[in-house]
Amino acid sequence: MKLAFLGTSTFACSALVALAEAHEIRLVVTQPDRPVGRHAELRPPPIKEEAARLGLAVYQPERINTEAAIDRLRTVEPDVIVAAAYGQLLKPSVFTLAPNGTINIHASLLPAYRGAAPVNWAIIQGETTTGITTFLIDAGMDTGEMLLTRTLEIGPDETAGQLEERLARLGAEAIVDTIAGVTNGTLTSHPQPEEGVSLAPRLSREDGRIDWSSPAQRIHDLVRGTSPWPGTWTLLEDERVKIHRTSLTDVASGRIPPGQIGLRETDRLLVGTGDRLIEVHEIQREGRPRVSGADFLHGLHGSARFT
RNA sequence: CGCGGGGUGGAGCAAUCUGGAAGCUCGUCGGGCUCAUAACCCGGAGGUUGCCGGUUCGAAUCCGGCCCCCGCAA
Repeated sequence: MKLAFLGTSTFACSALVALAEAHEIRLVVTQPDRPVGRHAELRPPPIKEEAARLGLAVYQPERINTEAAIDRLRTVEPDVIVAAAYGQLLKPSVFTLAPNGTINIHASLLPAYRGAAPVNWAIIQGETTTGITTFLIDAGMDTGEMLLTRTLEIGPDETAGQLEERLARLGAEAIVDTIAGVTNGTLTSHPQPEEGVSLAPRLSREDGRIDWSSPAQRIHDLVRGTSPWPGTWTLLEDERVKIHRTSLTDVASGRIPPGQIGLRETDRLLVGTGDRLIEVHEIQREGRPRVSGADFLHGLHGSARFT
């Protein structure tokens, strides 16, 4: 099949590689290079570099829904368009352009977690199962008819970054199978269930603020679900401190109030929550590299309570 | 030139504003206590305070330049 691929982040890379083996990818569409980092250096999206390795043509329109961009897509005469973590909503004139439509690889079991950050939100909400859904893009946000689903167990300490990596590989398999199924007629689409809809909007840094009065499990899920980005943070006096990695304990907080650091003599950074103590393994103060819980305690002089 | 914090014995930090004998919590080495110990007590080793230059009787501290790390914003 001749196809066009729309994608931007690393999540889409596995799929691009897998598709390139089985099909003729005539054009890779990705976001323009963006200024990133402390000095705002221009950086190409991961998909652009992957496409370069594969020797594929790359197109980086500022907006995909313009006539110029649509013309460019049309000239490659794709049989089907595949989209994965592209970053722009498609107008009908784009997703109906190819005879077989536009298939999206979404990292959740639709209709749950529609939106930009399904992997993060699944973990934050404490899910133990998630998966991949391929579906035909329509005018809504991840609302199109479903083609194929694959499920995956979420590990109890797994981070969003780790889970996304596994989902990317699963997504690559799923999209290859989906296209095969659509091509030979063994796979047909069906509407999403009306029950079980939920949204997974893009995360902001504010979403990473820790509420120490929550149960330890919820805090742990937030830390995992926002790792590596945007991460969680809390206040120590007026200083912003990032919490990178935690684990649960079965010790009740008891007299230790939420956010309070307890049991310092053990060299473990144990913090009170709404129910049990939570252990912090990696933590980072403003302007400093991340350190272990023990090292953090060694350098701690004044206050010993997070808020 | 987007805003800002930081580089101090092996680790994490203090002292920097208000120049004047480099400190704390650990680690490490030796000794002691103990049935024993990751606990406790005593003692020791280990630093050209990121690099270069300047000011000064004297610089971790003040001034200038360079290198590296990080937070925010995007």
